Amino acid sequence: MLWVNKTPAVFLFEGLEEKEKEALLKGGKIKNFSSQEYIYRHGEPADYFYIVSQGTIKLFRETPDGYALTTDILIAGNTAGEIEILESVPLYQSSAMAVGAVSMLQFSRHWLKDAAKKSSQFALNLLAYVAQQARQSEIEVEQQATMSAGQLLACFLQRVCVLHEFDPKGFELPYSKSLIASRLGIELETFSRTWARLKDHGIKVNGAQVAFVNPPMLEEYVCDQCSITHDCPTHQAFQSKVSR
Amino acid sequence: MLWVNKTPAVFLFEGLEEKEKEALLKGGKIKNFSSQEYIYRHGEPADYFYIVSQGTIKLFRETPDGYALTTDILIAGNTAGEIEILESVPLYQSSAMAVGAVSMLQFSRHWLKDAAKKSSQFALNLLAYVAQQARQSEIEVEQQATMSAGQLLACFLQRVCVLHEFDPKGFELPYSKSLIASRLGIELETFSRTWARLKDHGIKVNGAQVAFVNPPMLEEYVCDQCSITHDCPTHQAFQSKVSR
DNA sequence: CGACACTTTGAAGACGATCAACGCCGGTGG
DNA sequence: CCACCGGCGTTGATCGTCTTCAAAGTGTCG
Repeated sequence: MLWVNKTPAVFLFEGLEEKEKEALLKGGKIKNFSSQEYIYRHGEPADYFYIVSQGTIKLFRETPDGYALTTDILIAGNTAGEIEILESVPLYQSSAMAVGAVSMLQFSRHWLKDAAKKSSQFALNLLAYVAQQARQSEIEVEQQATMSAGQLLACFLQRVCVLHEFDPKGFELPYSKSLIASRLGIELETFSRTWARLKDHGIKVNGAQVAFVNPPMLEEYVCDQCSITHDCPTHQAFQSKVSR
Repeated sequence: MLWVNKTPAVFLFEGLEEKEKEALLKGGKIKNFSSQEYIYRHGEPADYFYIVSQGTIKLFRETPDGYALTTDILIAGNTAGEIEILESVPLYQSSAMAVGAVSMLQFSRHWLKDAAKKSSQFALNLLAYVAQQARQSEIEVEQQATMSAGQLLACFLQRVCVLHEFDPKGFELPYSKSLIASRLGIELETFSRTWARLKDHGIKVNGAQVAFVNPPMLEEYVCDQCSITHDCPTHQAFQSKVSR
C-alpha cells in the first residue's frame, strides 16, 4: 500500500487518553458552508482552526491585479489555519473557499494554543504535524523547480488517487480541471495539452476519467525525486526511471 | 528597517527564565567543520539538532544521477535538523555541507524533544519557529511558480542584504554564483545572463559587487507577491510596481 | 607555466505562457 | 421550445524565457 504524505488531523489526538480527546473535541463547533462561500480571507486575523469533515476547500492567494494561485486543496481530514495561528503574526496568509458544500469543525485560536500548552503530548503531535507540512512544502519547491508540467500532473494524479482511495485502474477526477491547473501553477491551456499527452505515457484519460495503465509500475511518470524522497507518495512502491 | 523573515534561533529561548535557558544551552556541544565537510547526509537518522554559530552551510538534495539542488543556505543564527527530528520518520531529508570553515552548536535529538516536553513555553516557541519555516517554504513555492529568474534573483539579493546587514549602497556577494544559482533553481548560465541584466533595472553589479541604485524604491524588481505577502522581506518597506 | 575551478558567452532548442477562436453544455428568459 | 448566454475546456499560432551544449575567458595555486 502506498504511503500517504498528508497525515489527517486525527493524528493530533494520538496518544491522548479518551477523556482528554473528548474534552478537546468538545471545544469544536460544526460549521457548514455552501459552494463558493469564503471560510476566511487572506489578511484577516487567524482566529480559528478548522478540521474539514466533509467537502472540498481550496486555499488560494491573489494579487491585487486579479491573478490567483491555488496553494492547496483540502479534503476531509485535512486542517486549515494552524500554521497562521502558531506564527508570531496571526493573520491568515491565504483565503479559503468552499468548493461545493462543506462541513467543518471550527476551533478557536486559543483552543489550539491552550491544548498545546496543557498537553505536552498534543504539543508534540502538533509539532510533528506542522513539521510534516513544512517538509511537504519543501518537496513542492523542489518539484516545481525540477519537474515538467507532465511530471507534476502525473504525480498529482497519483496523490489524488491515493488520498481519495480511488481505484488506480479507473476513477473520476474529483475536481475541475481549472482548479487542478491552478493548484499546479500552470495555465489551463497548458494543462489541457498536457492532459491529452498523458495517454502516450501510461495514464489513460478520457474526459474526467483517469486510469493508470500499469498501476504497479508507473515508471515513466514517476518523478525523479522519488528515489530520494521519503515523503513522495510514489516512493514506497515505485522506482523511478526518469532521468534528467 | 526591513523586516526579516528568517527568525534566528535565539527566538526559541524567548520568554524562558535565565536559569532554564542556561540549563538548556549546556546541553549543546561546539562542533567545528572544515570546508566541504558533511555535517550530515540525506537519509541518515536525524540524531542531532544544530545551531550555526559561525560560517555558512548549504543544505541540498541530490538525485542518483548526480543532479543537485540547494534547498537552503544557512548562516549564523540559523538552525538545521529540527524539522526532521520532529517528523514521525526522523531521517535527514537533505545533506548539509560546510561552505568554508564552520562552527555549530550540536544538540541531541532527545534534547530537543525533551525541552519541548518539559517547557510548554519552549514548545510554543518551537511551534512558532517551525510554523514560520512552513510558511517560508509556501512562499517559495509561490515565488517559484510566479516569478522570473530576474525577480527571483533580485528578491534573493535583497534578502541577503538584509540578513547579513549589508549596506544596500554596495556590498560583496557572500556566496559563489554557482551556489546562488543552485539555490534559486536556475542554471548557472541563466544566472550569469540574468546577473548582467540586473544593471538595466536598478541593481548595479560588477563582479561580485552589488549595489541597489535606489534603496528606498527598488520598485522594478520587487516581486508582485510583496503587496500581499506579510512575510516577504521587501513587503514592509517597498511597494510593488511589477505587473503581470 | 599549467592545471583546475569558476564564470561568461554564443547558438540552438524545448517548454510553457499568451492571445485568439471555437466547441460544448446547462441554465434562463422570451 | 428555442435563442441566448456564461462557465468551462480545447485547439492553434506565436512569443519569450530558460535549458542545453559547446567553447572560451578569468583567476588562483601549486
